[in-house]
Amino acid sequence: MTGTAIKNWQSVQQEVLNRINSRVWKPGELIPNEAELASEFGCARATVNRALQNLADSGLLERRRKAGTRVATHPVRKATLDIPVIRNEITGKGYSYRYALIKSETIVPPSDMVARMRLKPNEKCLHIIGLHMAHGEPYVFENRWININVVPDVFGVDFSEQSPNEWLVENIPFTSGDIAFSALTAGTFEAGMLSCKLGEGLFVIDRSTWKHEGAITSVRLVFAPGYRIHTEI
Amino acid sequence: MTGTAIKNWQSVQQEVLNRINSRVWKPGELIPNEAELASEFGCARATVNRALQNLADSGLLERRRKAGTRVATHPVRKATLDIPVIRNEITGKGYSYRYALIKSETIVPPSDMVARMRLKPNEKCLHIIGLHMAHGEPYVFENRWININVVPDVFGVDFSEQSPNEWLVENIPFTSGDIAFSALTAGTFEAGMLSCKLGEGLFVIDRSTWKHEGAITSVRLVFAPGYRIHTEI
DNA sequence: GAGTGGTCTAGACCACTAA
DNA sequence: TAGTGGTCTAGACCACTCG
Repeated sequence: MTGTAIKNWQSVQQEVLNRINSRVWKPGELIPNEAELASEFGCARATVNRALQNLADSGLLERRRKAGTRVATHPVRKATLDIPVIRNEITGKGYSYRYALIKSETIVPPSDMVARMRLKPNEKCLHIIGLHMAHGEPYVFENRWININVVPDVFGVDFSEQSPNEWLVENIPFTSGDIAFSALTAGTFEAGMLSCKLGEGLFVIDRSTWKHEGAITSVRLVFAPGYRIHTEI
Repeated sequence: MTGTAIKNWQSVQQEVLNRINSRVWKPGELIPNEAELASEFGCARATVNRALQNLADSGLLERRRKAGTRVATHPVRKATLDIPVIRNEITGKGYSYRYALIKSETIVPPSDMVARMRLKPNEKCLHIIGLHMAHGEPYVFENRWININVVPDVFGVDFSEQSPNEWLVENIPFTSGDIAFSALTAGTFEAGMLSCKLGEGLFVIDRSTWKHEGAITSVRLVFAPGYRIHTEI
């Protein structure tokens, strides 16, 4: 006997996981269809469906109508990262938070940024550079461009009080966005901002957000040495 | 009138998104309960539930029993990253793939690795260093420790033919794992492996996988300069 | 205690797609 | 064309938690 009753979708999922891990169902193999599993487990098909769909979302199963459900051979694992507001990320670690505005200007962005934000030629943007500090130490520096046509309200905001990161999150909802993680070699500018050595490897996040085809903002976050993002899989 | 009929959970989700983005429902605000929305949209409560649950998973709504559903004030955005097998990542970009085994030895790991994998003192591990190449160029180098007590089968494998990355994914299912992203400054070893300049900033992934409290493997992947991970949010 | 979301059920129909 | 997963429904009960 199984020992524990199978009555909810979590236990169905657990039982399916067990069969995958113990090789009862091998990679690439077809597993019984939802109706059969439902009758075996003594639950409704919808319950089995919920469990299998969840596992398919995590990449462990591959499902196709008519073809059935298979155990994935090369499971493409999915890692989910939380992207918090920087203030919360810092205070959440138990450090004090401080933000310093370094520069604020309204200028025409460099060509790579014009391309990325799909701006018109010679269209000006608000360019803001700021530094987030944890416990008085530089934590991450923020190099941001804001599309003033999409977000005209920015001119009424005092970004020496509140970082653009927070103001945008609270006030400008976005419909889509993209994010990239990479590494960068510290030049004189980065080293000066983060008070680290020249040539040090730094972690970088590039993020752009959009509101119905119009770029709201594009930002580069360069983190102080030692920063890491961690998650479970 | 809404124009489009609301009959399935996707359209319910879209309509809710619209109301959030257009500030009909403001951040922090309580939205109507599932039963009310169901009757407004003319669908079953389960359909509304599916839509709202999905939005709560993405961090846009906060739901609590009895307290109801609120629009998140500081939405903790979630980014989902695919972690493919390295061969597939490279061939998926249209490059040819090649793997070279650099070193394979059975030794006692350094103390930080003993701690991370929760090994017994003086317990030996299989230590494998290899290089994955794309289009003949170094792409990422893999520094891996494998727990031979949990995975005794590794001794029957020829890791000059198949990278441990692939072999483990195909043969050793894991029950949990963790992954971390960071940056590193290239030392002589890294620069030599990846044929890049000394002191260059490199992207790093550290990953460990577990099988019921026993560490299977712990690996550090150091990527060649220019590598980036990208995803939508 | 009462109101809310979380889930299960049994049945139904639909959408996709392999054969 | 037939078999599979995807989804909707109406109703029910439960679990949690706020007041």
